[in-house]
Amino acid sequence: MKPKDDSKIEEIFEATLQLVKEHGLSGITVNMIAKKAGFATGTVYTYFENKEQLILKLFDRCFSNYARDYFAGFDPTAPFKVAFHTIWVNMIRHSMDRFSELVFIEQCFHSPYISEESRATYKEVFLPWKEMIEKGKREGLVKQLDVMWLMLYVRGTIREIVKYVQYNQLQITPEFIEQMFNMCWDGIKD
Amino acid sequence: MKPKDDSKIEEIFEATLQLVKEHGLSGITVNMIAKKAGFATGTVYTYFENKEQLILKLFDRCFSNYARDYFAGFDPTAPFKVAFHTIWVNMIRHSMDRFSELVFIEQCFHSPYISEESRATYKEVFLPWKEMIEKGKREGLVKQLDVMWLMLYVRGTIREIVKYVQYNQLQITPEFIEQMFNMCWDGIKD
Amino acid sequence: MKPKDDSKIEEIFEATLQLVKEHGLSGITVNMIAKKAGFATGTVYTYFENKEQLILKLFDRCFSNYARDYFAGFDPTAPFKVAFHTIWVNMIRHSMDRFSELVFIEQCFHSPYISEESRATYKEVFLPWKEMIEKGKREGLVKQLDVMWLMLYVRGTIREIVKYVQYNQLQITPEFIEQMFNMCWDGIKD
Amino acid sequence: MKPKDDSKIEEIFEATLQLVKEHGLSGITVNMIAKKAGFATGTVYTYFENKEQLILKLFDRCFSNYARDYFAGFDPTAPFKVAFHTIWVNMIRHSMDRFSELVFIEQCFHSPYISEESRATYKEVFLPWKEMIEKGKREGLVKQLDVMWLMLYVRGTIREIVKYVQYNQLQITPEFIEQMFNMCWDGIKD
DNA sequence: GATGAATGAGCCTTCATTCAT
DNA sequence: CATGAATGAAGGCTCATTCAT
Repeated sequence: MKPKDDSKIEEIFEATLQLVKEHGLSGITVNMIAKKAGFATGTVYTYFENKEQLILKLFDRCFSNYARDYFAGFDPTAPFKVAFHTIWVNMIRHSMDRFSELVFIEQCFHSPYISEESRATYKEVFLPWKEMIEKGKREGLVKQLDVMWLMLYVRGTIREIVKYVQYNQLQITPEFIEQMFNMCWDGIKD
Repeated sequence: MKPKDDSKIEEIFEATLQLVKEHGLSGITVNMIAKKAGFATGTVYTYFENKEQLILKLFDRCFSNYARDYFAGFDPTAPFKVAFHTIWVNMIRHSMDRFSELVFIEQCFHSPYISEESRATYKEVFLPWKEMIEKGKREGLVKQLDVMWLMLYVRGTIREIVKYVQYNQLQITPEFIEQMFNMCWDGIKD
Repeated sequence: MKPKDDSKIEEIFEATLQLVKEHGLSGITVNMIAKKAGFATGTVYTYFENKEQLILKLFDRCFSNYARDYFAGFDPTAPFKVAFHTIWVNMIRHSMDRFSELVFIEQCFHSPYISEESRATYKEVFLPWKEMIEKGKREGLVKQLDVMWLMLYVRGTIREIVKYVQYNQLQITPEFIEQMFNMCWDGIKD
Repeated sequence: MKPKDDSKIEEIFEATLQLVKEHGLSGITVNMIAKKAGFATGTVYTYFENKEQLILKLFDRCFSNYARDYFAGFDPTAPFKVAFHTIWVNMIRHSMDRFSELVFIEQCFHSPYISEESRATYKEVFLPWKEMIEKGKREGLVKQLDVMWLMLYVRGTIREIVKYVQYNQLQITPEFIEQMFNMCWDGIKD
C-alpha cells in the first residue's frame, strides 16, 4: 500500500506559493499547481477537498509560520528597546526569507477566499506585540499615540523595504538592517 | 471603437474600482462590471478592446490621478520640510479619497495584467519626489541613506495607515494627519 | 437584440428526452444535449441554471403533460364504465404518443434528481382518478379492494403494454386498444 | 483474475444492489461500492475486469435468480390454473423478497450497460412460461389474444403492486396475495 | 491478494468574446 | 450604438482504472 504522503502537501504548498508570486492569486489554476508540484491534477484532490480549502490551509500555514518566527527569542522582561529590536529583526528576516508567503497572504486578503473571521484571527496573533508596545508607551519610550498607529507604522515600513529588496533582488547586510531599524525607531520613539 | 459617450468609460471605470475593492481582481467578470455600470455586457466592448485593455487603461488612469494629486501645490523652491509636508499630505489625502484606486493598483501589481514595462513607468513618475528628497539629503536634513529607502519608508507608512482607516471606517482629523506626519518625519530626519 | 428564444427550451427538452430514451439518464451529458439540440454547450446555461434544474424542469413538464392528457374529455357525471374507458384510453394514448416522456419520468424516479417532495406531488395529480374509482367501488361495479391496488393494476397493465409496443415498434389498432381495455376491465370489475 | 475468496463477489453484489436502490444506477461509483462492501477500491478490480463487467455479471446473476425462483415447484402437467397460480405466486414473492434485484434489472435496461443481445436472452428464459399460457389458450381457459399481451399484463400487474408495497413499506398477507391473484386472473381468463 | 494513493480523461460549469437583432 | 443571447475554450472537480507497496 502506498500511504498518503504528507510531504506532498508541502510540495503543493510550495508550488502554490511560487505560482502566486509569479502570476498572482487570480492567475493560477489547480492544474498549474499540480504540474509545478510534479503530479497529476487529481492528486491535489487527495490532499485537499477543493481549491478553496487548499488556499485556506496554506493561508493558515503561512500565518502560523509568521507568528512562530515573529516571537522567536522574544523575552517580554527584557528592556523595551531590546525586545522591540528582537521582534523587528524577526519580522524583517521572516519577510525576506519567506517572501512568497508574504505575497500570498497579501493576495488572499483581497480575494473571495478569506472571510472576515479569518481576518479577525489575524489580529489576535499580534496581541503580545501590541502589549509590548503599550508597555513602551507607559514607560514614556514611544510616542503617546494610539498603539495601533505605531504598529501599522512598523509593519508598513518593513513591508515596503522587503518588497523592494525582493523585486530588485538585492543582497542585504546586517548593517542595512540596523539602518532601517534606526529609521523606524526614530519614528516611534518619543 | 469610436465612443460617442465618454461618460460611459467613467462609469465602467468606477464600477470596476468598486467591484475590485469588494471582490478582488480575481473575483470580477466583465458581466459584473457591465451590470454594475448599468448597461449590457457587449457595450463594454465598444469602449474597450477586451478585458485586459480595460484593466490596463484603468491602471493608467489611476496612476495618472495619483501623480496629479501627488504634486498638487508642490513648490520645488520651498524649504525642504515644507515641500515634504505638502507632498506627504497630498499622498495621504489622495490615498484616503481614492482608496479604491489604491487597492486596484496594488491588486494589479500581482496580476497577469501588469507587465514589467508598466512597473518601470511607475517609477518614473516619482522622479521629482526622489530629487526633492535627494536635495534634503544634500542639505543634511534627512538621514544619509540611499534615497530609495527613505521613499519606501514614507510610502509604507502611509499605505498601512490608510488601509487601517478605510477597513475600520474611521474618521480622521487634521490633527491625526499631523501626528502621523511627525512620526514619519522623525524617522527620516537626521 | 436577440431575445431569449423560448423555443430553445423545447428543443433542449426534446433532445434530452430522445437521449434519455436511447442512453438512459446515466448516459447523457450536457454536451450531448446541446449537440443534439443543435447549439453550443454554454447555451444550455442561458436557459437552465444547471443540469439538475434542466432535468427537474423537464420532469415537471412531462408530468403536466401527463395530467393534461389524462383527463381530456373526462366527464365525472358520466356512467362509471364510460368515464373509466375515457381515462384508460387517454392513458394508453398518451403513453404511446409520448413514450420518451414516460421513460424519462421512470428514470427520474430512481435518480438523485427527484426528491421525496416531487414524489408526493406526483400522487396528488391522480386524485380525481382515485375518486372516480372509489365511486365505481361504492356503486359495486369494481372489486371491493383498496382503491390503490386497482389503480396500480391499471397503471401496470398499461405501462408494460406500451413498453412492449414501443420497443418492438409495433403498430396498434383501435381494436387492439379495446382488447387490452377489456382485459383490464375484466380484472377490476366485480 | 483468480479470486480466492468467492464470498467477496457476493458482498460486492449486495453492496451494489443496495446502492442502486438508494441512489440509482447513475448515482453510484466503484468507490462507493467498495466502501459499502467493506474493502478497498482496488479489490473490486481483482474480482471484476471493470465496472461494466461488474454490472453485467450482477445483471446475469439477478436474472438467473429470477428464473430459478420463477419456476420453483412448477409442474407443467398440473391443471392450468394451478400451474399459473404457482408461477404467479413465485413471481410476486421473488419480486418482494428481492426487490433490490428487480430495481437493478429495470435500471439496467435503460442504461448503456445492457446491449440488445442481453435483452434477447432475457426473453428466452420465459419460454416455458409462454408455452404454459399458450396451452391455457388452446384449452380455452384464457383470452384469445397474442400470448405476449397476456404475459405483459401479468408482469405489469405484479411489478406495480410490488413497487407500491416496497416504497410504502407495507406488510402483506397471503390473503392479499390471493386478492391480487384473483384480479389478475379475472383479467386473463376467458 | 489487499490496499488506497496516483492518474488523467471527461464532465459540469463559467466567462471572455462575438454577433444577430 | 446598445443589447444580451450564443459560443466554445478553459477551469474545477469526479471517478474509473492502474500500480506501487
